[in-house]
Amino acid sequence: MNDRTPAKAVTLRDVAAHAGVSPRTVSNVVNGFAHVSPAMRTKVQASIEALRYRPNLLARSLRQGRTGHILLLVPDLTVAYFAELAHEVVERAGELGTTVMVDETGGDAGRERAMLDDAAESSWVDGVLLSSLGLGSTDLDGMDLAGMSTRMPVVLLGERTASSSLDHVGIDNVAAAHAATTHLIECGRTRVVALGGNGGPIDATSQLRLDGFNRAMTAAGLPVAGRHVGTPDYSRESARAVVTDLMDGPEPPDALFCFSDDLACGALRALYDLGIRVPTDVAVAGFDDAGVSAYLTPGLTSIRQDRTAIARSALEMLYERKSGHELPPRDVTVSYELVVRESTNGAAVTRRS
Amino acid sequence: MNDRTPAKAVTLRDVAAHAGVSPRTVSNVVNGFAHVSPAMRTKVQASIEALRYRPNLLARSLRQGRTGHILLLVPDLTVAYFAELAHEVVERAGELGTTVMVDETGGDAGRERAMLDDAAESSWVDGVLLSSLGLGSTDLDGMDLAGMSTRMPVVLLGERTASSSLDHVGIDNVAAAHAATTHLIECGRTRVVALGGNGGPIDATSQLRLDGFNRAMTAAGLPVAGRHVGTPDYSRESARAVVTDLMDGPEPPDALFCFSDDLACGALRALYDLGIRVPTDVAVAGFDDAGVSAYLTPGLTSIRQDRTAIARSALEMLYERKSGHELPPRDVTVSYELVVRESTNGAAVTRRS
DNA sequence: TTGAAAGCGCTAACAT
DNA sequence: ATGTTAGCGCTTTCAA
Repeated sequence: MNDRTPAKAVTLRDVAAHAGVSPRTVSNVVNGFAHVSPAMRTKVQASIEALRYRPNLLARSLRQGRTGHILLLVPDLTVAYFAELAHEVVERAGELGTTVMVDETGGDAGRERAMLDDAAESSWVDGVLLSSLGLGSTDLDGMDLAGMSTRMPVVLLGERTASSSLDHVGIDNVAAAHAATTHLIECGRTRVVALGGNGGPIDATSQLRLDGFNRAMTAAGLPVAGRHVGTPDYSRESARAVVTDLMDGPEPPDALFCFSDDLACGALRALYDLGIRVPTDVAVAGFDDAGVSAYLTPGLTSIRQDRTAIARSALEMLYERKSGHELPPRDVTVSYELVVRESTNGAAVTRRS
Repeated sequence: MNDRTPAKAVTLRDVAAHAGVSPRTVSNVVNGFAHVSPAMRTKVQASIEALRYRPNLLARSLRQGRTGHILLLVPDLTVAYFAELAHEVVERAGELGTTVMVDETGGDAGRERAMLDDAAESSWVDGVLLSSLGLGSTDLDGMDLAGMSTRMPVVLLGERTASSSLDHVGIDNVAAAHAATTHLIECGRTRVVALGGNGGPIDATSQLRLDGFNRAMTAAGLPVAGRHVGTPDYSRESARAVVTDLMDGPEPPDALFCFSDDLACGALRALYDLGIRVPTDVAVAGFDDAGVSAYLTPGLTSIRQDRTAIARSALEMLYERKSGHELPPRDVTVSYELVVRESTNGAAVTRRS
């Protein structure tokens, strides 16, 4: 009655009292159930408006056991690919009335595992989407994933980890890398070098891309020995440093296939600083087709994954698993596309010569 | 007792029963309260481990009225600045044990308002961080913000909207734009053009940056009339198109001050395609210092906001307001820095000549 | 220091 | 078609 009542929330019972009906009826109206007489419905609606009632979603979730939230785990949002993936997930989830909690793993397998474990028990989310670079099959084996995934739906985004018992969606990394490499070879390059994946135990994604690279090279009768150079991480800076060294070496490459656009970006910068022309002297291809890649100079040839399909499929799988309990782990493969720009075909640079 | 019991969650009562104590005692142990005898504590701990008990955070939040979640609203995660801001917020929040829900507004004032309204009632989050371009002072006036902000703490990130009754944290956009413009002028440029802000009702941030630009130009005795060119949006593509036209016009600029790095990136690309040298013919400065900007060719001069401080202050203000109810709206100003690279000083390009 | 019991606000059996 | 009621799992007065 007092306008300055200290912010006591209006509850469903208050509405029921105001309308002179039972909580049950109010609930029915709020949730749009059938079997409510029009008269009742309007009366209750009026009370809802009058009291400015808003259902407490926390309470509803506690009762129903589902929250309408999912957790997205990515290594690092400052990496364009993951930001763009997050964007896509947020958009698709929004269409489904689901909101997305985002957390960063730093790409560290231990942290990924810990955060997954945590999420599995957390009751905050209906499921988890994990985009992982670092989590190789070895790590997955070590986890009690079977037990976890029965309680909490988990979908792996991006990398294919054969041994996993989790759902997975991504592109065929081997084929995509094969396509990019073949493109470089068809541009007349012979001393192609693959760039990416940390020097030590290589992550699953890099391994697959390296496989594709090796196959394409071998198929073309080119040697693969010493044709892969690791980077300490996936940063632009590491690529820049590595490429600077590489071009100073005994047998400098005439093409670079980078396992991400960030790496390619660092490579382009290194070549620019060395006064090496792209693609005239060295052709460069990347992976992921970050938004900025078309605007680099020269524009970067890259592999574009169908991120929309990744996000959409992942969410579908999540909610399917939430219902049908005992599905076997599924693998969804979405399409990719080789986007050719100046960094490999020379169109933009011939303009200058 | 049966290993295949269908995933019934272990509750606090189960632990209590197992340990032969009351729920109260278990709760005390879980929450690390004092006044629990060591013997009791170890006994309860043992039961917790034995049953692999995990507290239901949903129930806890329902009871306590706080969730440990915040909502971050940004226009678009594919824009590097917002992704990097989100990264910073997620990191800082993580240090506080808070998780971040992310949603995208598309920069649309209507959507921003709707999502704020929604969040204010939602009980899912302890507060909202809103990073807004589109929400000008006009829109804020139209909202019932006073009423909202008493229920739900809201902190505005990035732009200063004078009329707002909400907390705000950001840099001094006028001073920063002034600094960037002055830098261009000191590089000997006279036909400087400011680029950004949609053509119609300009957003608050762009307006402030434009003010700083105008002041610097005027202070240097340079004309400001016709020296601002709007872009349809903040995309690289719009800048590219606008700059292409601009350079074809009657009095082409010899410097561009872009209101974001994305715009600058599009501008650089347009100049590259036109065969115009940067910075020899045209100097370019951006705003936000996106991670990629140092790797563009030439490297982009830009204004770097202290994003860490923005995130940290915003979270502090949020939780202060959650406790002390009746604080007046506060304005926190964090530092910025002009990062000079080749796009304005020519260092990298002289290498080529 | 620990126990008993009352809710937080909602939904869904069960009853009418 | 609507009312009654028992919880979801937790915290937290109030007692002891």
